[in-house]
Amino acid sequence: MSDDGPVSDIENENREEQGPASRDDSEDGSITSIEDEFEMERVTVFKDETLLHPTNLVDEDRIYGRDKQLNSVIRQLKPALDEVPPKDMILHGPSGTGKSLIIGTVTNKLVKVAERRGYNIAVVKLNCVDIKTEDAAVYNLAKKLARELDVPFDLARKGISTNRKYEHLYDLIREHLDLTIFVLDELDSLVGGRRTNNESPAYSNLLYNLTRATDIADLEHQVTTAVLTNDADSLVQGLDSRTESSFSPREILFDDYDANELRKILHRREDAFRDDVLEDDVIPLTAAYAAQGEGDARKAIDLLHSAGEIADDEESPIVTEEHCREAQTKVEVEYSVREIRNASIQKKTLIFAAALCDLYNDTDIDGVPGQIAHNVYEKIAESEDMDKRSRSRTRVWFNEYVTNSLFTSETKGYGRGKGKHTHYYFQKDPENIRTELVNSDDRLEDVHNDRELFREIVRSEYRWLAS
DNA sequence: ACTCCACTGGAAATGAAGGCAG
DNA sequence: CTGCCTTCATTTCCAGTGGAGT
Repeated sequence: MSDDGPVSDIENENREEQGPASRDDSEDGSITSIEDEFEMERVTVFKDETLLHPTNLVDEDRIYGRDKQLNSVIRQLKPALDEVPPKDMILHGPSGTGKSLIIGTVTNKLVKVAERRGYNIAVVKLNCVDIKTEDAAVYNLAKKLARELDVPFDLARKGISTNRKYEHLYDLIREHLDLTIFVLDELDSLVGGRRTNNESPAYSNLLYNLTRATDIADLEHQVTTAVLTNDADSLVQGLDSRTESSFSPREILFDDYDANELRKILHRREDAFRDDVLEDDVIPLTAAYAAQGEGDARKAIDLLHSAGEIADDEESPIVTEEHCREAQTKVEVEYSVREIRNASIQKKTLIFAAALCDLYNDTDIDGVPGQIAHNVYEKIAESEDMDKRSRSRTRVWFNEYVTNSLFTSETKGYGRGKGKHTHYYFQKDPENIRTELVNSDDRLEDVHNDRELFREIVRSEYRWLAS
């Protein structure tokens, strides 16, 4: 790649050449007037930014490279229009390969066509990432369905058995609909609520109840499910035999995009930008960056979006390669801190403690032993006068983050008087994570300002274990 | 080879928040 | 109001483990 010099020269040139709104803060850095600022036309490289919004469903002609999958899904759902219940589906493949895009677009159209024929179909989509138990899943499905149907929803969240929540859900279907399609995104993360290891995961029960609704609740084949997952094999493995016999889905595989396909995908969203604001290399470069990862189209689009935003921030009239490079690092950081951002303060504190452990450790112990992280967590909680959770609780949190792949873990024995420890290894840059956490909460910022103290706390914990 | 200790991991218990029926 | 139900987050309890010391 070329060095920075010429690139920034070009940038400056362009800015002076076109810069219609070169702001009047030149003289002494003061802004002329706030009203003037508002009156001034907004400078942006975007024409229709919503095209780059990740959850926004786009027209079918913007879908690229998924013809096979698109046709399978259509073929699968088509019988619904002849009042023949469609079979269940499982769409699997890595994230950002178009699973929810395809199912979303196809079901949208299906509902429209069905409406014209006077046939009532509802689609209820549930992302299971933040849902912990079967009970919560049923509750949310019922709530979403009620909203979809525009009927009042008066089901209590607690104090009512899961069975009754199912009944409520089935009642809604029975009363209002000919067919309901449940789209269960990332279903494999719905494992919680297990009492013992012998019991099957929550999603197994959920699938059982949804697929057997016809028998259980006397519905007439009015329910079909579409499961979206990264890993179909492990999901199917978690099913108990009962569910396995009632849930026999048609599998549709979504594989990675290569750089070439990503480029085409991005070109189809090009009109999110004004004409001619994208430098020629921007799209190929963005596609290449995204292809280096997992061929994730969502990430590619995020990168392009972010490059545009950076250009706007700099009030640059065009999007340059340099903006792409900046976007690359920005999005990388963004992705690594995302699951932490809306964690509770308790969890944040624990992750923060773990990050401090990783960063301050000066022994040759690898990773972060859970017990040490917990001790540091307690110290932080004490110094900020916060509630503390027990070791067994923080262990559960650690394990959650292992399944989220923020950490990997490994246990090591330290022998007499030291016990065995589970070590957690950051899979994302702990420095970024610390920065994110420091900015997100005042209490953690306090701790950060007191870093000498906590550095010593971390070190003495490690030294004890290392000696 | 055996001992012993602190930690692990999983089950059971507890408690909070909420709801229902009589 | 009372008694009994639900879910869910959390704590308490305890057998199991791994490897340094003896």
